[in-house]
Amino acid sequence: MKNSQLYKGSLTTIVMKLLEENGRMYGYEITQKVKEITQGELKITEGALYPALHKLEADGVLEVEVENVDNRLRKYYKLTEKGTTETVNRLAELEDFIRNMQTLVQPKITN
Amino acid sequence: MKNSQLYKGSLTTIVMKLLEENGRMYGYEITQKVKEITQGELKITEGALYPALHKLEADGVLEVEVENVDNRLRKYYKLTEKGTTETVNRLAELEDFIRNMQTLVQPKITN
DNA sequence: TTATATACATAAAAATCTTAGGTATAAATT
DNA sequence: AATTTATACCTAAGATTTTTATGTATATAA
Repeated sequence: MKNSQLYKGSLTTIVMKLLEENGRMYGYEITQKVKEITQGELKITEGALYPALHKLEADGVLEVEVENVDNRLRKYYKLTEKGTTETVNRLAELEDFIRNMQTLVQPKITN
Repeated sequence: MKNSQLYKGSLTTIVMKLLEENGRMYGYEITQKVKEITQGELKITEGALYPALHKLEADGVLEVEVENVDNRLRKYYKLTEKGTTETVNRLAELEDFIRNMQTLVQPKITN
């Protein structure tokens, strides 16, 4: 996704958080939601998203419900119980990460 | 580095920022400094760091000065002019990244 | 004397993402 | 009517980055 490589490694955390917040979402919806929230700054590519969703499903983090809407296929994903627990951990890690990065980058306070 | 995969993609940004701040550093020193700043939370592995330093040098972002201290080799790295410019961009990207991640993760404010 | 700390390095494998396609339907535009 | 855009899924080759596992060598601490 996007130009900055800082987002590498954050895709699954983003997906899990969105599902925690919204109950269930389908892939395309996730790409649109992220674009909307970040005002176009972050664009999740489908080539990254779909394999990631499949892996999370295979790992028992997500479960899928296939539906047919307007003659088009939709695969709704939601967190499993395991996934919900994992999400809590992930968000704690994200907070630590952000805190650490801010500490590393923070200009020194001059006295 | 570390367990959390969120740090993937942030290594070069961290290195560049530290060099901007400290003028010049050698590899081992960088690993220790990061450990110190993050209070042991983030450990940069040498298997990731040394290839990254070599790549930054090859890309003209860093230049190296080899010195012999206490009969041990040290390779001091510092930012080139190009590297200094790059660092400014990187730090701006990092700020955007952190801001976006916070927006994504931030619990909705209920009215 | 053995382990730990310092200081560099590489190479195979794993993980993740980009890029570049592909299929198909519905709606909007020309 | 025809073409483009939006919706909705998918994969596969290649690039990049990191992990894991080593390797070398000196100095210091236990």
